[in-house]
Amino acid sequence: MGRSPCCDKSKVKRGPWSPEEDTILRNHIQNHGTGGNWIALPHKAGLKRCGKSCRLRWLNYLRPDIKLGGFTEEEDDIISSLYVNIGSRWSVIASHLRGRTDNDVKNHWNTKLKKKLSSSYNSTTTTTTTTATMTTSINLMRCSDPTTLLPKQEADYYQTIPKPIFDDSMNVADYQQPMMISNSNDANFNDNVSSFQENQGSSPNAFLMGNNYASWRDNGDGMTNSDGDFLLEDFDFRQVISEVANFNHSSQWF
DNA sequence: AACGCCGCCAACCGCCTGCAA
DNA sequence: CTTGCAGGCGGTTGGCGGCGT
Repeated sequence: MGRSPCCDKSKVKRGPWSPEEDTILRNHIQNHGTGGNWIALPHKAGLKRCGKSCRLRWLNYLRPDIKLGGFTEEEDDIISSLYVNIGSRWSVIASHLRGRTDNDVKNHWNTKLKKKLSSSYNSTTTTTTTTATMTTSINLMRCSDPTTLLPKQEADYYQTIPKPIFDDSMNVADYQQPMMISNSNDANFNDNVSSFQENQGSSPNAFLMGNNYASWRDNGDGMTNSDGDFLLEDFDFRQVISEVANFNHSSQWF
């Protein structure tokens, strides 16, 4: 036996909302709140709509703090990084973007970001790029099929791999802040980077912390530390990517 | 101008979860 | 502990507008 529907679909209006309906819903919520009961709200407000439909309309469109307009490069970066790490948990991803809804983020991913990231993976021929593109490329390095973005199951698998952390003071790079700028003035950090170099023969500019993230800064001209000093003026990000990918699959670093 | 295709996005559907009775 | 309900969530759909032919 299936679940009973939340409302009688033959008695409620469906489809696009009219400006009048928007006004009624907005005024009712602003004057009375939701009352903690979306199912009863349309009746109280005088709307012939399903409670779920009212909730969706309010959350995704009428809420006063909704951010309209296109997504910024920074938002794209956050979305793609989070997607690779936690999968299609749109509400969680949206919670990291002020004024964006899960529906917004989901639509943006499905219509634009997915294609954008796939194309950036297929064109790794430049030697300098933006941080967003570099993050994307690293994420896609983990895919067995380059045309397919990381599914949640695989993302979950990578979450189970032990992750190296340089020291407590640097353990601030988590999925909420994926593009941490490295603290290269930290003595421990420099020691660890040196150790990393000696053990692996790799560039000090690529490393991981907390949740699988490479940490660096790219101002478009090269990589810098947190003070803006150049670490490497002419780096090849493809090398960085491969180092990070190798590093990511190891649990024997420090 | 008419038509078809395609991308975007608002809205719906149905499952899952949490909670109260 | 079980049951039923409402909210929350992610997947999917369908209408609309822009664009090319």
